[in-house]
Amino acid sequence: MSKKKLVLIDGNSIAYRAFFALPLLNNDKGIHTNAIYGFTTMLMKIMEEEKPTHVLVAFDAGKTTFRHETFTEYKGGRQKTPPELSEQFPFIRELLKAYGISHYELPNYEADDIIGTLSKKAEQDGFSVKVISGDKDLTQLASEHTTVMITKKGITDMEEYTPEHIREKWEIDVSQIIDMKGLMGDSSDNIPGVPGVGEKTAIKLLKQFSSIEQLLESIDEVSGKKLKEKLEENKEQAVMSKKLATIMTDAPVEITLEEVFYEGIVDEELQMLFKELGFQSLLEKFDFEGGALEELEELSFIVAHEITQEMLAHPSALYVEMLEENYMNGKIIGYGLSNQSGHYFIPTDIARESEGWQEWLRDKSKEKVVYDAKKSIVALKRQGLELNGVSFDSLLAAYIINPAQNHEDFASVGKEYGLSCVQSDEQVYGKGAKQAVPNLDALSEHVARKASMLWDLTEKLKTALKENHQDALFFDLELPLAFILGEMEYQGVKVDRTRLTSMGKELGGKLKELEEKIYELAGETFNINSPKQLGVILFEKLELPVIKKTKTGYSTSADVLEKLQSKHEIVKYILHYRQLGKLNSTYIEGLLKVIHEDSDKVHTRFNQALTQTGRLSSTDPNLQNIPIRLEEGRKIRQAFVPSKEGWVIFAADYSQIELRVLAHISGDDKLMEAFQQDEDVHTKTAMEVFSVSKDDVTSEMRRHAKAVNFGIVYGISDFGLSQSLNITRKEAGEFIERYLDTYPAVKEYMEDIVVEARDKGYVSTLLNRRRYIPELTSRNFNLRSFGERTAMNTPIQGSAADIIKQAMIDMAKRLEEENIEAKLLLQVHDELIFEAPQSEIEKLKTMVPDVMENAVELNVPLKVDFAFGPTWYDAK
DNA sequence: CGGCTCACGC
DNA sequence: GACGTACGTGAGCCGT
Repeated sequence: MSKKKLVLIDGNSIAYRAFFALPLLNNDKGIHTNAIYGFTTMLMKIMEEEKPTHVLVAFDAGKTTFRHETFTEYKGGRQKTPPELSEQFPFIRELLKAYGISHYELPNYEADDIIGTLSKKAEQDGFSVKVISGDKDLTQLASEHTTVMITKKGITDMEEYTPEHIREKWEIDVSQIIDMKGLMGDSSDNIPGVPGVGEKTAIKLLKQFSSIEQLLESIDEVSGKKLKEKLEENKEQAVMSKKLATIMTDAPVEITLEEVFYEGIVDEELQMLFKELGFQSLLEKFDFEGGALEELEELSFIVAHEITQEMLAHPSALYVEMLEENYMNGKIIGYGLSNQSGHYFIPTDIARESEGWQEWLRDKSKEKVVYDAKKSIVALKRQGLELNGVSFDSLLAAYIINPAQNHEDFASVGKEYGLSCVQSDEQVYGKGAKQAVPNLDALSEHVARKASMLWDLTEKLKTALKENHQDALFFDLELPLAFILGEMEYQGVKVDRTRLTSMGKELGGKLKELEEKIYELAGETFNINSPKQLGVILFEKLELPVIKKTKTGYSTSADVLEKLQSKHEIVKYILHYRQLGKLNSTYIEGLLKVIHEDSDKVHTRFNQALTQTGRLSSTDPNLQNIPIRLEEGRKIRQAFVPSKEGWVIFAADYSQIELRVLAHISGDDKLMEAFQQDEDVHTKTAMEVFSVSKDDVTSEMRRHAKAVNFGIVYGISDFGLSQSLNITRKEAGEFIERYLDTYPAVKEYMEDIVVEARDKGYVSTLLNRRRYIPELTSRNFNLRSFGERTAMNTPIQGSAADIIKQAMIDMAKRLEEENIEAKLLLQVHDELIFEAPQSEIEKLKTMVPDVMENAVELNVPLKVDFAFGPTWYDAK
């Protein structure tokens, strides 16, 4: 028999936690549901992860408990439970019932005491126990057989407290937690403790005296006059506080462990409850027996056996359906079509045989609205079919309206706009290894539904774009750009396979040598690629000092290793091994894997609807992170070559585009001056910040100034800056302050934009791209700070993204107008990479900077540098 | 298969 | 004083 496992949940604590962690959600009947929702997600996660045999949720029963006899003010000063939360408790009990989970409460005792009592009992009966709560007090129950999970942030993110973890974290024994609490007190429970003693002091005292009782006996040995006095004055209070903080393990609990056996979910009840509460996402997530999900409204559609003229109406909604996400390799499995004549599913073989269909696709005058224009066009082009007349892309429109939404799945996008007649792709096709095309009936219905919903969605999106004044951003920027990106992807980049292979061989040899050297110095062989094994070697066997720890062990990151270089010879070999290993696995082997056999080209896909700032991203392969900073890595670029004989690679990049954007939007005189006079902005910043003349700027000063500029551009915090410069956080904070004093209008911009963002809920870029920042109203300091940095940074990064996108569109136009053969291949955030016949280089040398520099007009000039050569490496 | 750590670019 | 700190993609490891 498998081991018995008991999960004990502190019901009140989790409900409170969920209530305050989530915004006040309402269902359609006006009932608040946030605590119920949070409780449910927590429960789902726990049940899935722990798969317990027994479960109990304990609740507090009423206001007074035995603890009030000891201390009448216990839990005094606590705010009343908000009615918005109270009203949710009956539903939580219903939820538990539907889940087949028992709950229990005991007059005069708290949930803690029930949990404490049952956990001890269960331990004796051979259970392993998990306790779930939001209250750290419960950690006192941790033992060899009991793990206590405390919610960290939100409600599903938990920290596991085992006795070992407690020793590591607080450097005290589990048994001393109550002493710690007795000394510190707890303001939320109104436990007084000893005034002036916090966590730090409590731990220090306990390390010396081990318990409150022993401490009070040997009170003369306490160092620090003040502290001693306080302790003496509050002797009784400390002892009482400890008593209050102690969880009972022998409360008169009447429920038995047999009774809390987990029965399993009652599907119907849970489904009904979710429906009543309006938990759409959970209804889907849940694999209800029989799959009897919410019934979709009926849709009559036709599976086309031939293509008729009537079907080819316009405008039409066209959904090009593929199974694989990578449309460079995947196949089209059918088309959904929806227009005034009806809704259709068109199987690929029917489409392939129809001249009329292909002609219709090609016809510019036949308007089509699609979901993911670029994907549709490229996928068809790979089949030799042309798609023209795309007048709307609901993927891009939805992204523009709210980039934070997940746009992977069409059904979920529809749902956001109140449309729900399509199942999620995962429901229809499954996922992972189990992914497959279903039978024709299911497939055709799914795809026809998509086309139908696409039509309705388009109307809604057009309205929303207009309301937001984002029509221009969509019609003049993103949609035209999609066509250009499609061309770039289809075109691909030629890769010199032999070159890569030989670099790989060379790397392999060097890696072998390094590996042997490392094993020799370590005195044993191990997996250098495993941070865990490497940590053991460095910090246990070789006893190097531990500089940083991660959640799971020692950190072995590059910045840590750099600090250890002087301590042991092995470190530099490991750093080098890492560097070469990365090159080999990601850039040599990884790249070789995605080269198309027939053409020797790689065809990256640019995701145009993903980043929160408006930048593009690149996958399969990612060509936006090819090494450049270190020479060894930079050589990878030698493998990227023009696709034709006599052609060259031409690369043009914006110089300091983000800082120029910042100068523009802040209107800061000094910063604008730097660019108007085309000065080195980092040196200029160093001059201003350190108040020295140009000749007195040291390389150290410039490096610091550069890091601050970098930090401003990427919206990093003082902590981030301190990390990158290896200085203290305080110093980093001072740097930022001095920077802002130097550029007062920048400071003003930073302050104003946060206020504006809080008022409006979002920030905007130059071309009216939006990013909503709900974090700004968070009560959590970190989240709020993150929101503030986002508010400052997004207009800068996002506007830069707007500008280069505009430049790409202008560039494509110029290339076509002037009949230039050169082709745009890649965009890497602030640079454009072309391939071109040698004969066109002279022309490009003036045209490309001209177009890029004039994509938009700012209060400061934009500046573009360029270079060209036989490989990407040489275009520097 | 998913989470974690690490490393590359801007 | 704690909190956990730019955005992406991808590789390998490791526990499930």
